[in-house]
Amino acid sequence: MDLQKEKLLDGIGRKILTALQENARIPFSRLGKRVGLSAPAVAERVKRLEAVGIIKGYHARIDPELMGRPVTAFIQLVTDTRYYPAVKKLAADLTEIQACHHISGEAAFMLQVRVAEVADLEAVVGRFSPYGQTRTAIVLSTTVDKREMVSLG
Amino acid sequence: MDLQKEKLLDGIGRKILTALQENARIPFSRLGKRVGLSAPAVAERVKRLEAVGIIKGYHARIDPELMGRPVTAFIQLVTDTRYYPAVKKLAADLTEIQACHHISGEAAFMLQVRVAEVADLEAVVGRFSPYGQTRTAIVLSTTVDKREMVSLG
DNA sequence: TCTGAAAGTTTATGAAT
DNA sequence: ATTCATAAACTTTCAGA
Repeated sequence: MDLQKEKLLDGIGRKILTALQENARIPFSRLGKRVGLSAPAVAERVKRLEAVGIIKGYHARIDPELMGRPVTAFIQLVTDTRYYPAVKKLAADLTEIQACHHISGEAAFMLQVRVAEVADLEAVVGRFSPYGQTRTAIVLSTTVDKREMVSLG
Repeated sequence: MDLQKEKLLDGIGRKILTALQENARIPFSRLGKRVGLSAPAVAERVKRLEAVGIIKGYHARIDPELMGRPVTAFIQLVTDTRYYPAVKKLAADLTEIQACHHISGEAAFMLQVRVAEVADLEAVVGRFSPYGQTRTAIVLSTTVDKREMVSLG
């Protein structure tokens, strides 16, 4: 399983991953030309990259602003160990929560939130404040967003 | 442009977006069956969703752990207005930086970082510390990650 | 991994709603 | 203006090598 992985991540494999991160819908025929392989060969490679779990999925990226969710914020939560399960469950259940990380440091959780208006943050914060102290930072602008790009140095 | 947008986001449009967020490589024929349209009709819809900018792209999701970048961290940077341009440029240039947000509150920037080892964080922090005071939180576990899913309530 | 053929998908066209 | 049905072009998949 690990030997396979090594073989898959040669120059061609990394080129394949780079191309599919840029455009998940590129036809195998064009992808093959780009990486120097025939279409069936590249299809086989991609299937194996999926099988070993390196490629976890293919997703359309939607503009959140056009979908009516323009506001992003981070909420940090200082809380006690006994509330961890409840916090995790709440984060999983709320559609406004984009990500929930358990982190080192004073705050136990870092939540990433997306809402329609700044005012909506109040309601989200209100759901977590019973478990501890919250600190909210509203995102004013995002200058870098490579989160779906894993760099393949 | 805005009237078009409204039409595109009817029940069928939202179903299309949901399906493409789950699986960007679903064939139009199957997508059509799922949303109750013929393959050419659904292809036409998708093309228009791309044209108005609602669909911004299609991307393969890669497992960062299997690619040798298992460590995520958040770095907050308390800094002065005059350093903003330099910080933004540095964040854009470093491959370790996944996201750079300008935020409200004491810290001006929230950086999301991905590295191979905890020790590598030191080097990244070192690049930003000339501009101000940093506060680093290492991600111990991620319990929710819906960042690429825009909820279409 | 490749070539070549079979199956399936996308795209273009013209008609129907 | 949008959708559908059909056909042509292309892509994927399955052989055999």
